[in-house]
Amino acid sequence: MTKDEISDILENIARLLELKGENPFKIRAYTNGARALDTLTEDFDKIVARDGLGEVEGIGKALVEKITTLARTGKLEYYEELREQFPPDIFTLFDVPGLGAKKIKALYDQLGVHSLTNLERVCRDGQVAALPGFGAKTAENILKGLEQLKKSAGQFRLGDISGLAESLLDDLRSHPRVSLVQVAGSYRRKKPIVRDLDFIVSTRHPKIVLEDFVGHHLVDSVLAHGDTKASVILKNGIQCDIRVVKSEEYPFAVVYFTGSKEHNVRLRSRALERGWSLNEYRFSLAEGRELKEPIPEVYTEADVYRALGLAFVEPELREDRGEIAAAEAGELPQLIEWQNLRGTFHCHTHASDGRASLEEMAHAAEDLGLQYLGIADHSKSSVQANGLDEKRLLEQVARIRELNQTFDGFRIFAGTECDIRKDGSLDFSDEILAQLDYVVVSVHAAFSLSEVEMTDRIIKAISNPYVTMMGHLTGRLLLTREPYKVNVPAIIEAAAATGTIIELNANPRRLDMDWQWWPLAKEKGVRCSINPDAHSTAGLQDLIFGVGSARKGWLTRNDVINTLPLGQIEQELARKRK
DNA sequence: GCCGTTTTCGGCCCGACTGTTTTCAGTCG
Repeated sequence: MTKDEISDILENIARLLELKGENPFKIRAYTNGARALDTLTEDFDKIVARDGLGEVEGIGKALVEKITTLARTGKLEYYEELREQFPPDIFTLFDVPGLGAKKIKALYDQLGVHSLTNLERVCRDGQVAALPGFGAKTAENILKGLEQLKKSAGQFRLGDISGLAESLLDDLRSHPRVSLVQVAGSYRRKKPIVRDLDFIVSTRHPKIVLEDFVGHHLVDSVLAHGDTKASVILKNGIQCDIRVVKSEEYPFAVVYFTGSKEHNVRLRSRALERGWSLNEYRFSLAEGRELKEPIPEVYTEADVYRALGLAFVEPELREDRGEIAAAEAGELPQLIEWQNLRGTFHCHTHASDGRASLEEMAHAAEDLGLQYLGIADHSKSSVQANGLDEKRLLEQVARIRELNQTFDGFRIFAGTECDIRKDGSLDFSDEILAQLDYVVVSVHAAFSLSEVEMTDRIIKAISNPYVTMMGHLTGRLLLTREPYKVNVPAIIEAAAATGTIIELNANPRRLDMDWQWWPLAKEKGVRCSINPDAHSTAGLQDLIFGVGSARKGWLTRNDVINTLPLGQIEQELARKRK
């Protein structure tokens, strides 16, 4: 059984224990165990093979045994026994906003509710309202939650809501009663998928600000509206929370609501070591603790970190992936910034499935302040995308060479997004590839190979000396298509061994390779190229999402080849061929 | 169930809002 499957089972155990009303800390131990598995960077199978699970923080003796049993046999008696006590689809009820374990248990015990369908029925026919501890409002809210669940499944791509988030941010910023405002949460941490938007506002007029916010023209419905916070659903279906604080509380609230939860837990325990309690408002004396150091003055977010003996941690890094230790040691990376980009690769034109001409794409890139643009139209196997054959490709190369004569301080690099065929061979011969400035290779068909076959296929492709970089490594389309099965660490190893660059596809539907893998790639010495996979001039602006993911993956400008200026980038592209 | 320079027992983050209650439980983040 794989690591991900086992992690899901630990989550399920936690929920079943919740339904049984078990000790909350025991429940948390299972949740923590699942998370510990999710964040492993070393090969899970290898850890199991060498009995190394016990060294992982959050996995103790009992979990080692259960995880090992699952990994080796695919079964766990303890889990089976728990599962038998509840109907199999009871897990779906946890997805309904407003429903937790206690209510689900009451609904199940007293009304036999075990699925979304019969939950809806008992809400409508008045049975829920009649239960002790429930009422008409609760029934109504559950129905609303069911509606919300059907509508959006509650998840949004970062790129799809950034326009909305920035416009709300602008409106709050220009509100006459608002002094400071920050968008926090997973949006600020640049997670590829976000569930909601969080705004933190400092003001002396909380009532007015909250009233104006819930009345904003983008708001569809109001979930909660109190003295210091409000929750609304926006017209596109995303939930949006706003917290209003005093200016002296603002830095604490921003830290707290930027998260992640795990990062915050680390910060709080550091505070406790000093005898302070940390919450979303302030440092205070921790009850029953000895005050080791006086509580310092805090005016900014950086002050909060400084007080805890830490360098400022960029929001993208706040995922409890070693950033606290690095901040303590003063070893946090200087993360790449948008302004560091000097050019980009993997862009399409109307020769294949893009919408703009070579000239239009080049001008758009120049307007963004870039010095070069790498074209990579599809190759002949991608018939659906009007892929280029050898003749059309070489014509395009000639056209690019001509165009380059007309530029001053700007250059187009001629390339291709060459299909990796099912057997790992490429769509063009080495003789053709040798005439290009660079080559991206990607998988566009035969997604359903086994993990071993897919991994071998890709490694064979990137072993070709003319292949400069690997495009969208897992083929995922966020919220639409699962990644194909591939052994990412093995590809990273192969990329390191062959000197192949791995693309960070900046298209917000892809963001592939995922941020979680970049620290490993960096450690192995694999370099990154942030590419927009642009199919129009506007698509070039997706680079900003790529920069966000690169930052989240701890990358600096030195890790990303397209921060190199014209004059140096050519050598980087030629390096592998030599 | 996990963890440990307060170390093998006894902690484990905590505040806001809602709805159902007459002082609090459940949920959420």
